[in-house]
Amino acid sequence: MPSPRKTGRPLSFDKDAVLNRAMLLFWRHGFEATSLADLTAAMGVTAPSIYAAFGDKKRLFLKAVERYVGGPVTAQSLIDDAPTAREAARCLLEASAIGFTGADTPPGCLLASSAISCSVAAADVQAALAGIRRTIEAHLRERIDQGIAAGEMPADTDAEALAGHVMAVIQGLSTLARDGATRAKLLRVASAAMRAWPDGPAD
Amino acid sequence: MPSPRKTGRPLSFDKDAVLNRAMLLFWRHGFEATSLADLTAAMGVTAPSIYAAFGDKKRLFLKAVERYVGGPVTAQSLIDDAPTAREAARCLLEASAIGFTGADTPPGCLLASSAISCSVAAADVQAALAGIRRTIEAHLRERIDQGIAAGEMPADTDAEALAGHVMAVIQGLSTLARDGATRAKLLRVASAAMRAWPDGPAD
DNA sequence: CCTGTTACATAACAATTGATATGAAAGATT
DNA sequence: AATCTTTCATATCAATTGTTATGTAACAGG
Repeated sequence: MPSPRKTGRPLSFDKDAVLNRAMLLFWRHGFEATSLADLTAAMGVTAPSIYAAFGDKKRLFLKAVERYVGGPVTAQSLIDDAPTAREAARCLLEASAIGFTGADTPPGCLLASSAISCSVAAADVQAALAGIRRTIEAHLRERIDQGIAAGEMPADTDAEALAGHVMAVIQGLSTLARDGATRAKLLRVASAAMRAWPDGPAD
Repeated sequence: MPSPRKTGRPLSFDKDAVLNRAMLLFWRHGFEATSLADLTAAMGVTAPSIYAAFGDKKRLFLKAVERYVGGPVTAQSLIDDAPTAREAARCLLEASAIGFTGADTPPGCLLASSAISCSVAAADVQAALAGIRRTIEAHLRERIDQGIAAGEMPADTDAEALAGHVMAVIQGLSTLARDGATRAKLLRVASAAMRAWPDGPAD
């Protein structure tokens, strides 16, 4: 960004705070089910201001997604900072169980629920989320491959299936949370899923 | 039903075949993203005929769901017919992996993808699907409890977490299929998930 | 051949969808 | 204070949403 602001009428709202409210709405109701009327009501900003500040609805959604995945602790950082591939998977699952049952956030995962099924007009945003999911899965898979190479797990371990399993459970945790499951249950499910890991029990 | 038909102009379309096309549309695009215009085009039936034959859009969707879950082999029957709880879980996962990657059906699961996120106006159909999911999970959980009582698994087995894990993986398999995963991969993921089961390896 | 009943196609309904045109207002710079 | 740039609020746009009124057509029973 060249300069924060120079001339003209200043923005009357906090752009980040407003984007955060939009994210919460998309998180709860998904991309297509969230209307501009819903957004203007929740954001406290009129439609023309939204379009001036964020572009059209798709761009606003994608920026909300960026905000969602771009927090201080990301899936990538969790994977990278874990001492072993197994710990990476465990942290990922635990963080999901906790993040999907926040007290002041919608249940479930924005990436897993906001654009699962949509019209052909929104196929591109669906594909964008699918790309993020695949990127996380590929990253985890690489971490597993490293673990195999490091001797953490048997050489014949199916890294792709293992990464896919973790991703599948995360998606499923999102739906369970959305269906009303408690954080305690999600943590137990995550723990049960970790029993699928090669070498030893859950904890 | 008292009688199949008595008087008046007969239906010009096969009700079951038309409902099947509606189901496929809902399966692929979900409840809210499937418009009446989409339905009339795919079903080859005008809107008034749809309303006369099936009621409004919600009732049509719920009948499509009935058709989806009411096939010859249901989740319930898979669970009941399995010799052990472990086999019930394995069959459920395998059938999901296969059913979510059919050549002439949309990828994923209708129950898992067609009403994950929706507007408040469709909260009831969302709740209806959640109820079906919970029913399946409860049924599996009971089967696991029976297995524990029969000595198939350790007495301290967490049946709820185990059932939740299977359900979570099924939901996740749906998303993986939707994101383009092949049947072979889904089967390997299902196999990996079964390693979480108490007692012994996958197969 | 009537008559009653049902389903048909056409057209239209109010409401909502995402997205703008328009002119007034607010601040910085000169 | 005059000017410039940007944002504001109001109103509105065409298009689509789910749904239905209306008149005609098709079949069964008398």
